[in-house]
Amino acid sequence: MRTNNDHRSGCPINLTLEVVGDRWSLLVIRDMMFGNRRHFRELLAKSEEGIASNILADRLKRLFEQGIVSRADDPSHKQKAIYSLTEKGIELLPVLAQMSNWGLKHLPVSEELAIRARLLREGGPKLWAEFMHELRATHLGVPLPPRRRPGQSVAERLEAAYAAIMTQQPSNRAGGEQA
Amino acid sequence: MRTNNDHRSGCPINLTLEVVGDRWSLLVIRDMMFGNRRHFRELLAKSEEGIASNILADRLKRLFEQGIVSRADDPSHKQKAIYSLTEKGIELLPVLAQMSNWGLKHLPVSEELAIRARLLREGGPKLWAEFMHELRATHLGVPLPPRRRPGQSVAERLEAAYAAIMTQQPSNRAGGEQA
DNA sequence: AAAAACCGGTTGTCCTATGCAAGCGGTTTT
DNA sequence: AAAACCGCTTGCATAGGACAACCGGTTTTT
Repeated sequence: MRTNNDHRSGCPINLTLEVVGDRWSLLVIRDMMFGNRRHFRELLAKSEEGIASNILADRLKRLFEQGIVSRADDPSHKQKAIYSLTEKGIELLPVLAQMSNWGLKHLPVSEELAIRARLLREGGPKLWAEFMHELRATHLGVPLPPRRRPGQSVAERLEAAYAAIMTQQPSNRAGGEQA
Repeated sequence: MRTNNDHRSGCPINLTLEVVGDRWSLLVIRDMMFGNRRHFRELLAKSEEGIASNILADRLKRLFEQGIVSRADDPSHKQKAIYSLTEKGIELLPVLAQMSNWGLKHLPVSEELAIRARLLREGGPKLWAEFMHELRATHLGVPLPPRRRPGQSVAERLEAAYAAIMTQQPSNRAGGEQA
């Protein structure tokens, strides 16, 4: 059933849209990537957009079937499942980064969330690659490469930037900015 | 109504998904970009995936309202409308390019469509920028920059690559390839 | 030991979005 | 004068998403 060739077309963009071209899949992946949400309830409750539990369950199942996330039992809790990104999932980062860039420039992004988008934009593909290495460490258990890193990890820098703005007044919205 | 702030969240990725996060919008944009489809019937009939006319009409309306495409009367035909990409629309190219990359690597892309994806991948952001300049010329009427170009335009190269493979046997499908 | 909270989901219901085929009034081509 | 073409619209059936309530089991708190 799943291995059927019932695709609308063999175009790479279309095939990608058939997998993640809906309103929720990429948000789940975003939360796993940038928010390090690894449990069902975490993804459910801390979702900025308020995903419904049946939708989340369905998306996790589909992403699992597509080999984009993996699922493992949490040894510390018999009922807990740990969701991880696979290499295939990690490699969606450039797609998310470009969407983030475009949204930052053209849509009314809230200030507290814009800061991370700017960091990602300024860092460019080099920063993305560094972050992907970190994701391979946290999600795949791959040891980090030698890394002659100047300071914190990318994850820490993103977190710090977000925390910094959140100490100030919340919900300061801005329109799309010009590069 | 349309200017309401009724967004699920101010996250740039979410906002982008609210605009183009469905199964058709980006395909319409893709066809306008890479296929130079500018008329309704063209987008309808030459759609690789077979979009329905009501969906196409709805998407064009929404993309117009979002400022991603513009609409003009065709002087040669009273009933014809010419759809063009705006700057905002043209700047979706990097998003499409990354999706193309990801699909090429991880999904069963058909060989005849893979060739263009590879060209886009090999060219990288530099080629994307060049193509975006061409799009500004054809869609916005902006004259092309000086351009010290080595050979054909990007559009011509993409077209030539596609034509080359289409002279051979059709529907030769391949699985995802490794970078 | 009992109660409460938490675990990953499932079920049912309602509503919207999508898919499909047919058709519309008008314009242009044959 | 007929046929083809123009950008859509309409009606209908199905698929997907939103919402709330709930499930059996596990762990933590009292």
